[in-house]
Amino acid sequence: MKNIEIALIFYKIADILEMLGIEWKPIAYRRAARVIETMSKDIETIYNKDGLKGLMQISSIGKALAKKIEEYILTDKIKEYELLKKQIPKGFEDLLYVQGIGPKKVYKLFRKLKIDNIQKLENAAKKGLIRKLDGFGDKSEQEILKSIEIFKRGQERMLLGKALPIAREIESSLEKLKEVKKVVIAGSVRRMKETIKDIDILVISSNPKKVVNTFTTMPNVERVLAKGETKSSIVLKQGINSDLRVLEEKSFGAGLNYFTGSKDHNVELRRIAITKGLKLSEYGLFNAKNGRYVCGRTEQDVYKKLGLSYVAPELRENFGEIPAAKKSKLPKLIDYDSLKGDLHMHTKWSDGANTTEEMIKACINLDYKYIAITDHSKSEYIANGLDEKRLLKHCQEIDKLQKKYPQIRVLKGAEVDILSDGKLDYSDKILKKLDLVIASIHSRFKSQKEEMTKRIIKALENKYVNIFSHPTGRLINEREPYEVDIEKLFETARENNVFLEINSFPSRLDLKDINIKLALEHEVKFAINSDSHSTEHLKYIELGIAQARRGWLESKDILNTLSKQKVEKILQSKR
DNA sequence: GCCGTTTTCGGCCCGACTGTTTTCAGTCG
Repeated sequence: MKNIEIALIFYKIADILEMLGIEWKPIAYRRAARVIETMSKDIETIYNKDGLKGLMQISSIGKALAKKIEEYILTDKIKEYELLKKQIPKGFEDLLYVQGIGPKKVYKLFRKLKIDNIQKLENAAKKGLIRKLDGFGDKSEQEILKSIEIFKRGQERMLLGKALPIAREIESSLEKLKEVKKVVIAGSVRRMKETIKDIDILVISSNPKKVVNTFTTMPNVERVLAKGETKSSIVLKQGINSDLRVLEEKSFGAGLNYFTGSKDHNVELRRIAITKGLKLSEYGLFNAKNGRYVCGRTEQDVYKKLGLSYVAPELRENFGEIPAAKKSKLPKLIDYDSLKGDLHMHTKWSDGANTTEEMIKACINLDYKYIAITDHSKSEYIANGLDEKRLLKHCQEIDKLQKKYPQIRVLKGAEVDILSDGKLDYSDKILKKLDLVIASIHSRFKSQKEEMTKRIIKALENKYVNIFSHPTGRLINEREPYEVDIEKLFETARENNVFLEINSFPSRLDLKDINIKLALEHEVKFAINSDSHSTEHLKYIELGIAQARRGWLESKDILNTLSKQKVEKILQSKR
C-alpha cells in the first residue's frame, strides 16, 4: 500500500514550496496528502482499475496530482520532488518544526544567514546574529533557543491512554473555580485520536482572566508559551502542551466545534457556511453580509443550520463524514456503555498481575455479563505461557470459580500463538476443550509479506479460532505493523467467521481506526477487548470503543455487545 | 494545484497572540 508514502512526499513538497515562498500550491498538496493518508482504499488498486480518471475521482486530486501519483506508482519516484529536494539542503525542513518559526522566517534565515539546519540555527542564536535581522529581536532569539531545546527532546505524540487522564485532571482543577460555568476537553482528546499532540481545554466563564491565571499557574506547568485575555498555551511537566480558550456561553457550541477540530473538518464546515452566505468562527455562525449572529449556543444548532446531521467528535476527520452528514447517512455509533463483556485478559497463570478470582471480581464490578480468561500458550516462555497440563488445570480452577460466581459467565479461553508455519501452539484436541480461542502473532514480525499473509490465513482457517487478536502487531511509537496483505486477511476472517479484535491497550489500539473502517467495508465482524494484564487495565476498554467509533462501527458489528446467550451460541457453533 | 446551484478564472477558513512594530506580519491552532 503506497498511500502513506505518497502522502508523505506531498507533505514534503508542500513544505519545500512554502519555504520557497510559493503560495496556494502548498495548501493543495497538503489537502491531497491528508485525503490520501486517511482514505482506507489502496490508491494503487484504484489506479490499476480506473487509471488517471479513477485517481481524479478522489476529492482534492486533479490532473496534475493524479499524474504525480501515477508516476510514483510506476517508477517509485516523483521527478519534481527529486528536483525540489536538490534545492533544499538536508535537515532544512526540521526548521519548520521549531515552535514559533514558520516558512517565512525559515526562508529569511536561509537567505540572510545561510541557516539550513537546527544546529546552525542554534549557533546563530547563541552568537546573537538573529536579533540583528529585520523582523527579529532579542525576544525572538531567546524563544528560538528555548524552542530548540523542546524540539531536541523529541516530537513524539503522546498516547491517548496517557493524555486522557492528564486532560481530566486539568478539567477537574478548573472546574473547582467558582467563576467557571463549564469546562470541556476538546481537541484530539475529545476526538479520541490514538495519539495526542496537545491537550485542548475549553472553558465557559465570565471572568476569563481568572481562568487564564489559574491555568498558567497549575503545579504541573513547566513553561508558559502564551498568555492573553482569553487564550493561553503552556508546556506541562508531563511533556505535552496544553491550550486553553475561554468563551462566553452563547459561543459555546461554535467554540467547542472549532476547538474540537479536526482542522480539516472545520475548514470544510466553513466552506459550507460560505456557500450558504454564512460565516463560521469560534464565536458562532453569522450572516456574512450584515454580521448578525445566527446561532452558536450548541454544536447541534451549528450542524443543523449548515444542513448537516450532528457529527460525533470521533468522526470529525474529514474522512467522509461531511458528505454522509449531508445525506443523513452517518452510522449510529456504538455507545461507550454497550459492551456486555471483555473477551481477552490475562491472570497470574501467565503474565498477568492478578489472580483469576481477582479478575472475575473486578469484572463483576463493571457489571459485565460474561468474560473470557485467555492466558498465553506454551511458546510464550517469557510470558510464562501455559503448556497443555497447566492449561487443563487452569480450566479446572475456572470451573470452580464459575460455581462460586454464577452472576457472570466465565469462558475458558486462551491466547494461542500462531507459529511461524501458521499452525497453532495447541493441538485441535486441546483447542476443542476451550470455550473461546484467540489467535495471535507474537514472533517473527519481520517476515516477508507473502509469508506473513500465508501464515495468518492458515491460522484463521483453523476451525476452532474465534478471534484474531491485535491484527497488525503494531506498537504505537515503538514498532511498525508487520507486512501483510490486509484486505486478504479481512476476506479470510469474514469467510471463516473469525472476529477481528480491536485491542484497547493504549500502545496497541489495533486494529486502528482507518483499518477498522476498511474491514467494515469487507463486512468483517469485530470484538473489542482490553487485553488486560491487571485489574487496572480493564478500564482501557474505553479507548478501544473510541477507536471502534472512529472506524464508524455500530453495536451490531461487535460480538461483545451481544447477550450472553447469543455469544455462547456463536462460540459453540465452532466447537 | 484544486474547484465551481455565485464562477472554467479567481478565489482558496477564521481569529488570537506575539514581537517588532507605529499599524502589522508571522505563526499557530
